[in-house]
Amino acid sequence: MNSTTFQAKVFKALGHPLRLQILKKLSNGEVCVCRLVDDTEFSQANLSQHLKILSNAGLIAKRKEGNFSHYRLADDNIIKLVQICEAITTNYIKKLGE
Amino acid sequence: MNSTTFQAKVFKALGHPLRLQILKKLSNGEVCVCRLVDDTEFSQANLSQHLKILSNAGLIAKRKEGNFSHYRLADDNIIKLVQICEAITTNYIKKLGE
DNA sequence: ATACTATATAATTAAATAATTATATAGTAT
DNA sequence: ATACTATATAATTATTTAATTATATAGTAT
Repeated sequence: MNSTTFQAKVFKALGHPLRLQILKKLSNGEVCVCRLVDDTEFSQANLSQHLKILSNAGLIAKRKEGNFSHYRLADDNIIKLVQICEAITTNYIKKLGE
Repeated sequence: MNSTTFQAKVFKALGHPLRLQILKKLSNGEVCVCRLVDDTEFSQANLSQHLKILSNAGLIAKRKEGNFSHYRLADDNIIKLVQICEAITTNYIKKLGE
């Protein structure tokens, strides 16, 4: 897999509303899966699969403690990525209005 | 469409090797579709469809001149996005090696 | 041990995306 | 006008992704 393909995989992992929502929730630090299950409208199984996708893309890391799993962002740059995307979409909406 | 969904759409548009390749080619300024057709291994029709996807996500803008179409990045932040993604993937690969 | 809890995985089905092929459009050249 | 060129669109088929449902795993509690 060349580097562009790998980067595309990262973006693809980011390209789903639930996964982006998860990353935003992790932006202030580690979160337990149990909280994600409560806070999102998605089923436990579905959530778990999305966590796997984020994990495979190298975006999150897991820490297991007894029965509970805690995920955190794997890299500080991920927040920047989301912030820049926010800027782009804000700009785009602004331009549409002009 | 809420803002997270819109952002996910942007990331989804970035999440394909050909589309990412196109954006990188546009990073130094406007490029003619005719050059993209020559420079990539993808068919003209396929390329055109991917340009449409990037355009719908607000990532590129078109300028038509006679028979030719020229595309450019719609926002300077897009390059930053790609650069940060590069940093993330580099980090990830480095961590795997440790 | 059994029962329970949290999370992960597997199997299935539904929906979305991608590539190919064919065709349309809109401009240029003769 | 016809022929040609560049790009876009539409239709089809193949492939991938997503959600649901059911089940497995691995830990905790009794």
